[in-house]
Amino acid sequence: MITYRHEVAGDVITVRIPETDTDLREFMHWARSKPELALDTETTGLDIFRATFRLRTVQFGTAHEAWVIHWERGGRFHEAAEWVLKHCPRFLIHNAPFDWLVLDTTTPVSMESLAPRTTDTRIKAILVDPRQPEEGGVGTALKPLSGFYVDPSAPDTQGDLTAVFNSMGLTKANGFAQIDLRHPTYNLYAGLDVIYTARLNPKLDAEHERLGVRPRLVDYEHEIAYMCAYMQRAGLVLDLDYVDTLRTMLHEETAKFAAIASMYGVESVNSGAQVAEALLGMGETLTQRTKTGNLKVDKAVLLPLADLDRDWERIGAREPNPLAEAVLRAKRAGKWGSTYADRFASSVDESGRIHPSINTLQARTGRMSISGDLAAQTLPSSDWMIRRAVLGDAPDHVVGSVDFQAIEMRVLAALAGVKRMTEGFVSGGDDFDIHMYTAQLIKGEGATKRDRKVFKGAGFGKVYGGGIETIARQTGATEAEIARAVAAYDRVFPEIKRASSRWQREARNTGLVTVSVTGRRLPLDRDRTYAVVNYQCQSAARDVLGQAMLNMRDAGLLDYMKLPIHDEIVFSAPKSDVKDVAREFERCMTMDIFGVPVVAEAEIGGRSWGSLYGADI
DNA sequence: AAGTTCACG
DNA sequence: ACGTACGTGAACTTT
Repeated sequence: MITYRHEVAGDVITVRIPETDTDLREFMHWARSKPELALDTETTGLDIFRATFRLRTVQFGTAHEAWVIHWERGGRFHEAAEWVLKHCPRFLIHNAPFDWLVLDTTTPVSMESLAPRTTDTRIKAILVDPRQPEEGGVGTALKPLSGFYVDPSAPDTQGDLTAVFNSMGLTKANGFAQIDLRHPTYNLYAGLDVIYTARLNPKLDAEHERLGVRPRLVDYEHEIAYMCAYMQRAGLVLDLDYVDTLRTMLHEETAKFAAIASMYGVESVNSGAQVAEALLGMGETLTQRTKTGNLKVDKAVLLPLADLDRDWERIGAREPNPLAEAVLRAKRAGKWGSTYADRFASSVDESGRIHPSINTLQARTGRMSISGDLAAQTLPSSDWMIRRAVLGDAPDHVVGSVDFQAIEMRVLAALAGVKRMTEGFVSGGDDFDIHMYTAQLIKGEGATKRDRKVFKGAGFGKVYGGGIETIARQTGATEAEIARAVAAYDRVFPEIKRASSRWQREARNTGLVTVSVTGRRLPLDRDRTYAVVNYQCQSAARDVLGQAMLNMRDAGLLDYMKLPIHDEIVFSAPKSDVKDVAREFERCMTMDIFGVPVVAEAEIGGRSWGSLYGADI
């Protein structure tokens, strides 16, 4: 047995590394009596679904003692770790979805077995304060949390290990795979992480008690985390032949338009300075500036120069500038090629799937994000080309999606008690259009599609906290027109301003934290408390989706669920059952919040996700 | 590492 | 005192 001692918050703690069968029996004997253990893993990397991925150690710990089990050594080490993984009643894990998926793929202990026994200290910490250190929060990683709650002198176990790797000629990328399994720092830090996790948990419980964080909210977040890890494990099937074609096509298109740009002296279309200089040299005038004072040459600037509207259609207002158009096309093809098509190819696993990480509490507002293999929430929707690469789960499956109708406006009506908006949602039928309804409230029955667009902009402006100038720029209407629309909007829906003032006042009285309808704590930035309306609506909308996801799991739909996209669930189902499945999804997303009906509509596509955006399969 | 741009809801 | 579009992930260039 190798034993290390270390000081944590004034206590001497012990890290044990069993080497013999006797040591392992002692470990099991120690673990047997523990009702709860902190749990962590060390692995060769983060690419869980790659064939090269391996589990190296499994660590178990209490506030005073940690055991580092060298899984890599096989045999009795497996048996001992497995026995404790199967028999310990509860585990504390910091960022549990990662370790669930690691253990699920590398040991016989499934995520299904672990998840119901897990408390995730990262979830608890985020429910206290979701902010990263850059945003003025403690942070949500184990290191800053340990430093704040447990021991100010807690080492940066990850950062220090990187230094150890570097001193051995290894890198952050290959160090975790190649460092000697018996390296003292590696083992000590592996042990310390579970000790910090064990000590963090009661501190977070005390914070929850002090701040009134609801236990029901904590449980709910664990359920959501499990469902998202389940989706991540299943992954998305790719059409690999199509991915090849797509990459070739986009790379050719990038090269073609980059060549045109180079004839005008632009060597790199992604260099704003080069593009600006060349355009000025062609006699164009550029007026917009970036935050740091450079000339702005983004899409919004270039499209008019190329005589193209927002949908890339010819306007006919001027002679198109050929450089502006070439830069636009080269940049779009380049981004689609590298960010989407190349990522598909480089991330695909042996079974032809990608496994994007679903981060269940990523945003300040609790919103989820998707990262890793693919930022699946941000695939182009103006064109089917990229989504066409994603297929249903099996040859007999089709892809569908079911999304809420105007969820943030409905949530706004409910939370702010907006009387006439609520009346609209209550009396409107399945095809109710809140923006047209608003236009008609103000302009009368003769409201036009253009009026609808203006009031839609005014509505979003309200929710997002935008000013006249920004809303005008976004909608393309004049500032005078927007000013009138916003004033009219405030007259028909006066409750929004009142709710904003009330929420801001309450937040100022409680340390600049606004509490969402589900009890989520949302810290505001001091200089933009107006964002409280957006925070309240975005956060509540996220929890409406979260509740719908629980309904889906209860209805047995988890195996059909592929991705959560803010107000939408993408699913895959056998073609023969898809109509029933789609109806079930709609049912799970239909609910009532404070008298405002929430409704969802499913769309059934074909073999690929692109079919929902116009692709023919 | 910071800045800019662009993809989404 | 006044007014502020919100939330993300990723690639690429420049510093």
